[in-house]
Parts: sequence; C-alpha cells; structure tokens
Amino acid sequence: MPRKPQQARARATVDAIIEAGFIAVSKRGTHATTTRQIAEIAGISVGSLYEYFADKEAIFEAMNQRFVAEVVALVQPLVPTLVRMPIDQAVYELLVAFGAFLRKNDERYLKFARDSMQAELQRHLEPVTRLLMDLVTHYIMHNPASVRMRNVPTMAYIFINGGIFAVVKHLSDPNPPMSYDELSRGLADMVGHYSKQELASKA
Amino acid sequence: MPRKPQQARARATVDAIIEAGFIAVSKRGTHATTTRQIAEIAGISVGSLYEYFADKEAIFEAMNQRFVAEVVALVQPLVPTLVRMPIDQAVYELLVAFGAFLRKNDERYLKFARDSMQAELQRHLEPVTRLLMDLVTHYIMHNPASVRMRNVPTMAYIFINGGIFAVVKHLSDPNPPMSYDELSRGLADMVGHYSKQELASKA
Amino acid sequence: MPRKPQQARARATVDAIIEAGFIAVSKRGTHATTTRQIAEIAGISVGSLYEYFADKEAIFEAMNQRFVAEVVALVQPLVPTLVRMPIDQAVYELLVAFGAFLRKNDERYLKFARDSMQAELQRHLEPVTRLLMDLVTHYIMHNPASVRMRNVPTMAYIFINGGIFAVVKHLSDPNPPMSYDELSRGLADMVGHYSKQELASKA
Amino acid sequence: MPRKPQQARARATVDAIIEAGFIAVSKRGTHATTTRQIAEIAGISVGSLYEYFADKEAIFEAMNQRFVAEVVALVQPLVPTLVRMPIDQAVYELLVAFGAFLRKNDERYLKFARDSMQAELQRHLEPVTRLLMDLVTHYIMHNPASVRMRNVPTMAYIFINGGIFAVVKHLSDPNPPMSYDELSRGLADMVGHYSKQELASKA
DNA sequence: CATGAATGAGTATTCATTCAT
DNA sequence: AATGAATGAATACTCATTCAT
Repeated sequence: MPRKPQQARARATVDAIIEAGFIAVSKRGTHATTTRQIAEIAGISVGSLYEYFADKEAIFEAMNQRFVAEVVALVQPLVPTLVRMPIDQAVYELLVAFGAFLRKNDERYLKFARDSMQAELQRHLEPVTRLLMDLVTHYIMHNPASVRMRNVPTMAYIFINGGIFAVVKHLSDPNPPMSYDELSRGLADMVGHYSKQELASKA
Repeated sequence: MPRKPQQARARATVDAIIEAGFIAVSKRGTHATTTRQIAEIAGISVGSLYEYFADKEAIFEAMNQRFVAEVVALVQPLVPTLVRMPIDQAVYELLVAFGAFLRKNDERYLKFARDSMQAELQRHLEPVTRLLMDLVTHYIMHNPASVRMRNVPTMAYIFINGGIFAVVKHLSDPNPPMSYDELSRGLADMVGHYSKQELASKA
Repeated sequence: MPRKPQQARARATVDAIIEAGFIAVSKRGTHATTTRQIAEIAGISVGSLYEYFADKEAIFEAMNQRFVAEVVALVQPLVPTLVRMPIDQAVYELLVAFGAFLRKNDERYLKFARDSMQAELQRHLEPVTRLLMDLVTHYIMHNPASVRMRNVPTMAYIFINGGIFAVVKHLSDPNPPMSYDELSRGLADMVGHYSKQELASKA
Repeated sequence: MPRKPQQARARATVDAIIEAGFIAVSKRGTHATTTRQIAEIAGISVGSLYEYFADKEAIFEAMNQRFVAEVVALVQPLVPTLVRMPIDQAVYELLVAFGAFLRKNDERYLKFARDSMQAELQRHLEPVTRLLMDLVTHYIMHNPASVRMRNVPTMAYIFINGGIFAVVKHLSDPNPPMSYDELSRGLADMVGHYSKQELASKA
C-alpha cells in the first residue's frame, strides 16, 4: 500500500524516482525499463520504490504528469506575448521554445516523447514516406508553375509526416472533433492555400 | 532456420500466421502480442510458427512488408491521375483513398499503423494538445480578423497534431533533411500563408 | 545481471545452489540437468537461482571452481611430504588421497569429474579397449619372456586407457607441448622401460 | 517402425545417414546435432530418416559401431607383425597407425572420439593438470638425480593425463578388473620403473 | 521506513517425432 | 517409399511484486 509522502525526505525520494524513470526510459525505452533499473538509478531499493508507487505504471504516469506540467509551465507565460504577434511569428516563437525544451537535460524529454511515439515508426513507414515524396516529385514535374515555390522539400516533409500522423490520429479517435472528410478538405486547403500564396508572393 | 514453404499447404500457413498477426496486434498491440496468441488465432501450433519465421520479430516484419506493399499498390496506380489535378484536389483524393484503405478489414491496417505510432501518445499528449488548442482560442480572441477564417478547429487540429509529430520526428532524426530552424519557419509559413490566403479569399 | 549476495541468507542460497548442482549432475549428468531441477533440489525458486547466477553455465562454472579449489586444498599441503619420497611412493600416496577425495560425499566429485569426461565413452570405446587387451594377450603369447612380469592386466589397463586418453587429448590440442611422434615415443618408452625394469628385477 | 534395408539403394541411404552423422557431429558435437541437420546433409527428408532408424540415438549407435569396426579393421591385420616386435616398437607402430586413422577424413573420427570424451574437460581440469605439473617441477627440484631423465615434460604429460583418466574410469567402473590399490601401485610402479630404467641407461 | 531476498507465472524458442499426402 | 508440414512438451530465462528481517 503506497502512502502519500508527508515529509520533505519522502518527497525527495519521489522526485528521485521520477528523475530515475526519465533517465532509464531515455536509455532503454519504456518497454525495456525495469523497476530494478529505476530503483538502482534512484539509489534506493525496489522495496522502497513500492512504498511510493503502487506499481510500475504509476511511475510512468507520474513521469507523464511532470512532462505535461513542464510543457504547461513553458507555454503558459508565453501566451500573452504570442497572441500579440502575427500568426506565423507566433508559431515560430513557440517552436523555438519547444525545441529547446525537448533538447534540454540531455534530451531527456525528447527521448520520452519519442518513446511515446515509438521511434520504430520511422523505419516502418519509411517506404510510405518515400512513396509520397516521389509523388510530390512527379507532381512538380507535371506542374511547372509549382517549381517557383520555395522550400518544397521542407514543406513536403511537414505535409507528409504531419499529414500521416493527423490522419491516423483522427481515424483512431472514437469521438473525433470533425469528420474525416472535413479533415481531408482541411489538409487539402492547407496545401492549396500555401501554394497559392507562395506563388502569388513570387509573382 | 526457418524453411521456405514448398507446398500449397505451407503457404496457406504462412498467410494464416501473418493474418493472425494483424488480428492479434489489432486487439492487444505489438508489445502485448505473444507467439502463443498468434499461433492460436492462426489455428496452428507454436512449433509451426517457427517453421516459417525465425522469431517473433520476423512476423512483425512480414506484416509490415505486407502493409507497405498494399499502400504502394493503392497509391501507385493513382499517381498519373493525381499529378493532373490541382494540388488541393490531389491531396483530397489521396486522403479519401488512404482513409478507406486504413478502415477496411475491420480497421486491421489502421490498428497496425496506430500501434506503430503507439496509441499511448494520445493519452500522454492530450493535455499538451489541449493547451495548444487554448492558445489558438486566445489568439483568435486577440485577433478579431482571424475570426473570418473557416474551419479554424480543423486547421488547428491539423497544425497542432501534425506539427508535434513533425517536430519530434525531425528532432529524432540523426540526419534530418533540413535544420530545425528551417522546419520551424516552414511550419510558420504554412500557417501564415494559409491564414493570409483564407482572409484574402474572404475579402 | 546477477547480484552479489550481501546477506548471510543470500550466501546460504548460493551455497545451496552449488550443492544442488553437484547433486543434480550426479544423478543425470550435466547435459540433462535443468535449472528447474537444480532449483527444486536447492529448495528455492527458479527466480532466486537467476538472482545469483547469470545463466545455467555460470552454475557449472561455480561448481568447477569449487571442485578445483578442493583438489588444490587437498594436494597443496601434501607437496612438501611428497617431494621427499621416492617417486613411486609419491605417486602412490597422491593417488590414495585423490581416490578418497573423489569418493567422499556419496561420490559427488567423482560423478562430476566423470561427467566432464563423458561417461559415455566407456560404452563407446569399450570394444576398442577390448581389442587392445586382446592385442596384449597375443603379444604375451608370442613373447614368453614377458610372462614373468607381474600385474600384466593392471598395467595393460593403465597403458590402454591412459594411452587412448593422452592420444586424443594431444591430437585435440591446437598447441600441444610436444609432437605426436614424441608422444608416441614417450608412450613406447614408458612401456619399454617398465617391461625391461620388471624383467630385470625378476632376474 | 524402421525396417531392415533390403535393397542396395536402402543400404546406400543408411550409409549416407551415418556419414552425415559423422559430418554433423564433427561440426557441432553430438549434443548440438539435430535430426534435421543429419537429414539435410544426407540429402533426404526427416521422414525418410525415421524409415531407417528408430530414433536419434540409433544413429549415434550405428556411428559408434562403424567407428569400432574401422578401428578393428585397422588393428587386426597389424597384430601378426606387432607381436613379433620389441614391446616399445610395437606400441610406437600402433600409435602411428592410430594417429593417422583418427586424422583422416578431415579428422572426422578424432572429432567423434573427442566429442565422446567431451573436449570441455580440458578446460575444466586444466587447473588440476597445472597443479600436478607444478608438483612434478617441485619434485625434480628436490631430487636432483631425476634431472638426468630425458623427456620429462612428455612423460609428465602422459602420466598426468593418462593417470587422471585411468583413475576416473576405474572408480566409475562398477566391476573394475582390479582394486583401486592395485591400480595405484601399478601407476606408481610404471613411474618408478620408468625413472629407474631411464637413470640406469644414463649411467 | 528501508532493505534485498524470494517468488513464480509468463515468454520465446527448440527439436524429436508423427503422419497426411 | 518418400516427403515435409505439423506438433507440443520441454527449457532457459525475466521481472513485477511481495514480505521477512
């Protein structure tokens, strides 16, 4: 029966365990992380670990809560500033801050997020990504006007990876906030608007 | 050392194993799928499974190969048509076909793809997504002009989810095809161009 | 990663496992000994066994270390005495001590050593041994003088068994300390000198 | 139910299986040899293998019979010659022939014999052998006269390895042809006579 | 409170043997 | 006779969790 930590020392132990959890997951991934490893890194015994967490899953949950809390702590104070910027600059500023956050502490949070997203998918979906990249190439060859767009590779990267993920996430959502058709049109508009704007600014 | 199937019966067994693999992963996810489960679903013995696959991983690889092969078979023939369409329509058509593909066979392929992407991340990153959604709301409240844009929720969904994924994927890539700054600017431009175009078309 | 025993209880468990290893190997041989059997004999669970030994092989290695340590403990203190004896008496004394050692504890160490030497070979090479025994008989019938030697059966036993083993061991050694021809001449001299000396002492 | 081969073709298959058995055991040892490997090397199916041999053990038995038969075929014709030689020359000639036999066919028979004798034992008993070698060194240092003997290393090799093997074999024999004490005296005499003779011939 | 020893159900994998074709 | 597909009991090893000290 785990108990609520009531003393400073106890809270320090809980922190050490969560810290150790991030370190262990950074090294080996969630799946390969064992309670023994976490306890060792935290410098305590397995027995003690179970004094503070009901089971292994509870540790991962605590890690996630901390991760989210830190993201919130990062973004929250930026909100007043961001909302006063032009939208593209706001997005850019947010991404700069987020990238720095993910990379700090020896990429601890990036590794955690990547583990959540199963880095494997890169290998698995690589051929699909390549296929879509080829499709982009074909498209450009058939539409000479589009050649004038800047950053085609970067935008293709964003559209393809972001698009695959948005589609899978949407389809997996039991109560999606919009229909699949709306999502499809949204993605189509995003690409269409971008290219029109891009070509217009070039003219 | 798995043997090559030489009789029709053997080939049917190999197919049954791959089929069973998709079903098992659909139900419990890759990680929780055991060789015994696959064998049971396929209606064969564990031994038979190892007649044709070196280990569990080999089954997952065969599943992935089949998945990719089917995506290719889906997209390849569409290419000539797509490249002759306006870009937004091309994206839309592709997404319609892809959505139908993922949902067929009791969503077998969708479940497989979702597993590859670790469905967990939905639960894990849900609060982060919500935070960013709130940011969008705040933004709109501070930028009355933007209210005229259609589909704000859908576009926010796409930008946020696709953006998170593109960022994590990029940061995890040891040899990314562009810098993080280029990616950030790309995402910013995508949003900026979209909103400009949207507002322009409304005017 | 097996842990180092830190409490008295743990050290007792390690001892029990090694003890159980000798008992199991005594009964069924190394090859047929399973981790479950060892755990059962030791009165512990399989899990505990793996707390202290990386794998099955590590248990056999620990057994071997104990075996060797005990042989050393047996012979070492005898050295000062043995080197002051005539050579034949020294050999005899050593063999008496060694025989007693192998037979103690219900022949635990003998069984372990025999297993290392694969008791099978007795059955396998029995006909070869018999053939060579016949050869000795033929030899004696053709060389009447040799009849005067004492202990012909014992010496034949030693020469034949020891000889077969020395030959196989030598041929299997990638860096033998002498040539096969030297070994052959050595065996020949051993027999020749013995018989000459024996006949001389009879005369 | 295996049947007795009645046709030439069947006998050829049996031969191929035995041959394949030797090849497989040469490569991986008895323990790691599987029926599938034997069948593959023999160029037949597992099913066919069981047409000719009741089980795996039966194949090893057939291999052993062939091994013994070949040793007999080697030694038998030499007997008339050997019995007319001085004993040391007879031993030498026999060993030359035996060594050549073990090494022919890519050491097939040597590997089989070594496998029977578990090559591991070299590693296992290495420390014991070294201890006894040290004992010999000590002995010689305390008995300056013995320095005059030729071939001390070779003879020590023979005595130690042959002696260990003879002792273990004797102790393991439920009906040994002599007592352990007789064996010990025999080994002692062997060494004693050899050294006396050696020193005498030097004088 | 803390420790670390002990547990045992669960997992991947192997292989001698059988049997339908 | 021959094939090779199928079997499943058996084995080594892991690790979250419990509990005596």
